[in-house]
Amino acid sequence: MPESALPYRPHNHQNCVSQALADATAICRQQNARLTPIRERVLELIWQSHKPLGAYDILGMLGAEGHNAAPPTVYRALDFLLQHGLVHRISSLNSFIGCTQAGEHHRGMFLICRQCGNVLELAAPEVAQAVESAAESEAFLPEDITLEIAGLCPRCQVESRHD
Amino acid sequence: MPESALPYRPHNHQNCVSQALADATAICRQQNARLTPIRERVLELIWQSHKPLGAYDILGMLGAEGHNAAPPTVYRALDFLLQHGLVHRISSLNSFIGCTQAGEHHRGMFLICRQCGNVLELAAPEVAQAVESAAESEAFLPEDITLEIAGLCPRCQVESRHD
DNA sequence: CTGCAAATGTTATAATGTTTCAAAATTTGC
DNA sequence: GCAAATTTTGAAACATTATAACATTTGCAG
Ligand SMILES: [Zn+2]
Ligand SMILES: [Zn+2]
Ligand SMILES: [Zn+2]
Ligand SMILES: [Zn+2]
Repeated sequence: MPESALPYRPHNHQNCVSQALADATAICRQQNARLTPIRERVLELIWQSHKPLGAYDILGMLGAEGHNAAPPTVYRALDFLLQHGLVHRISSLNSFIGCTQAGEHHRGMFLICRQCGNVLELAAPEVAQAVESAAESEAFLPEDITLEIAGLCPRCQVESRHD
Repeated sequence: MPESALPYRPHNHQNCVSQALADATAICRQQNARLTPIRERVLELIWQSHKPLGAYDILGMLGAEGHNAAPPTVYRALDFLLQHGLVHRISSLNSFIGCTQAGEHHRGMFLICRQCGNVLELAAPEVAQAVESAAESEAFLPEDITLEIAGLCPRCQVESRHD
C-alpha cells in the first residue's frame, strides 16, 4: 500500500495553491491567453481545497468578498480554465476541481471519496490505454473521456471501520 | 474492424424494446419489485431509441399522450429503474438510457457519438479491471464507476469524411 | 373489511446552466 | 498616440434539471 496521496493527508496546501497559480500563469503566457483577475481568482478559489466546487459555490464566495458577480461571470471563467486545461469538470457532481497536471497532455481519472469529498486525479495511462483499445474494438473514435470513480479514500475506509 | 454494433446500423429495433421489457418484467418479478404501468411506460419510452433521453423529454412524451405528469413522477420512475439496473444515467448528458445488460452484474462503459447521439454500452471487463487496479494502487475502494466516452461512431466517422 | 405500506398526484421551490445585449477594457494597425 | 476591432465583463432575464413537502390513492396482509 502506497503512501497516502496528498488530498488524504495533512500537507502544506498553500504550496498546492501557489504552484497551481504559478503553473497557470506560465501556461497562459505560453498560450497567449489572458489570465485576468477574475479567472485567476476563480482558479484560486477552486484550489482552496482538494474538494470540487460547484459554480454557485464559487459565485457565493465571490459575492462574500464583495465582488457581486452573476452566473455567466463564473461560467465564463470556468470555460476559460477548462479550455486551457487548468481545471476539470466532474460530471457526476456538477462541479469543478483544479487540474494537478496542467499543461501535460492527459486524460484525467478521478477518485472521488463519497465520505470526505476529496478528489485525487490520476494519470493512469494503462487505464486510458484499455479504454482506447476497447473503443477501437468497436471502431469508435474517442475524443473525450469522462472517468470518475466514487468510493472511499484510504482515510475514510479506516474511519468507517471504527463504528 | 468489427461489424458495426446495433445502435449504428438499421435493425429491427422493436426486438430491442420487447426484449428489454420482457427482461424488466422478469427481473422485477425475481426481485419482488413492482413494475407499475408508469415505470414500464417510462422504460419503454427510454427504449424508443438508442439515444439517451432527458427526464423532461420523457415528461413531454407522457404529456403528449395525455398523461399529465409532474417532474417527480418521472424522477421517481427513473430512480426505480436505476435502482433495479434497468437503465443507466449518463452524467455528462444529464440523461438516461436503457441498460443492455440488465440483470447481469456489470459496470457500464458508454460510447457516446457526439454527431448522431447514439450510445453503445460495453461491458469491457478489461477496462474495469484496469480501473480497479489503478484505484487499488492508491488504496482507494471503488464503489461506483462513471465511464463515458464521447466521440464519433463508425458511421459518423465515415460521413464526416464526405465533406 | 380494515389498516398499513408503497406508489402516485400536486404544488412549490431549489440548483444548475444559458441567452442576449450593453458597456468596458485590451489589443491591433496605423 | 489614436481609432477601429476584438476580447472581456456586467447585467437581466430566462431555460433546464432536480428535489422537498404533503395530500391522495392503490395494493395487499391480516
Ligand atoms: Zn493540497
Ligand atoms: Zn475520504
Ligand atoms: Zn435497437
Ligand atoms: Zn454517430
